[in-house]
Amino acid sequence: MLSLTRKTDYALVALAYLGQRRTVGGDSVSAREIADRFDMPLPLLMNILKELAKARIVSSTRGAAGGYRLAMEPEHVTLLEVVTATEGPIRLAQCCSGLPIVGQECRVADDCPIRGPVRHLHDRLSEFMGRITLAELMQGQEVAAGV
Amino acid sequence: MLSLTRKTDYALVALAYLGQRRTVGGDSVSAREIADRFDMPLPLLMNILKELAKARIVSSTRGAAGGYRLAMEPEHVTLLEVVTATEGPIRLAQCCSGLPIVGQECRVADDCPIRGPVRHLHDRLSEFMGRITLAELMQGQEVAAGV
DNA sequence: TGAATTCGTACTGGAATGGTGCTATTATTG
DNA sequence: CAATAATAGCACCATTCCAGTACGAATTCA
Repeated sequence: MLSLTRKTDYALVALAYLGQRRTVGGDSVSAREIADRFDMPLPLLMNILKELAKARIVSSTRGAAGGYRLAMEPEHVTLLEVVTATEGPIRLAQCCSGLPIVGQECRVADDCPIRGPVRHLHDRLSEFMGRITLAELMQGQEVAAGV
Repeated sequence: MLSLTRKTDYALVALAYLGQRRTVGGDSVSAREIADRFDMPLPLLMNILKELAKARIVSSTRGAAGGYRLAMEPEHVTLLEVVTATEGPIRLAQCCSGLPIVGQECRVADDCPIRGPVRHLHDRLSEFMGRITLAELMQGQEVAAGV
């Protein structure tokens, strides 16, 4: 349906909170605190934060008083990275990703009259999302123009 | 997963074919012909064309020698219209559509720190897709810049 | 030791997607 | 008029994906 998943929504909210609470070097914030603050289901948020940690967007410390913090300055976290971490690589259509197609091949395949343009569209969209930063999302400022 | 559905893929291919075969005033092209030409599942394509007809993107004539043709010049068919017809209204996040939210409300709701920016993002995306035309997709030319 | 936390992995219910089937209606053709 | 070819409008099914849950292990601090 061309939408972001709720996981990405939660991820963005959590990241915005982390960025606001303290920047890169600061204290850790526990998943529980974030979940309480925004009324998110805790186990789900934990899964999401794990994925963000795997993608090196946040860094984590275990144990009591542990938690998460941004691994980068908000200016360097892009929407593309976040979406990729929570939803996997984006692909406007199956044929867009350079990666091997796992499921069934596109039936239209090499005869496809719109493959080129759709790929181009996909590239523009990726590039656009790669230019949106967490800092912009946090500040509520106008996002950069141009896809 | 931020992707177009396969229905939209098929729709675009079919529309490009219709536009190429003959423009607005011309003969009808049957669903069967398109399905054969691109090796698509016929019943599915028929459903898709029905939806496109409901959205007034194509017009149809019944009966033998009937079929579909573009209801508008390719320059006036936008990607947004096609996607909306096949997938329903786009919404980057639930809170983006002005429409009433059907399922469960967003739990973050009015406390959401990123709602504003995400809505703005959504608007930009819609506007962008509203500027991509079928003519551009057919010609394989560079799509218009700017989201 | 115990409490609080992340890590890894696996599972589940519900919704959406991809695809099919059937019947009615409309139009052309012989 | 009858047969055929096509769309229209349903209703339906299977599989996949999403959202959320569960649980045990590892880690850190008090």
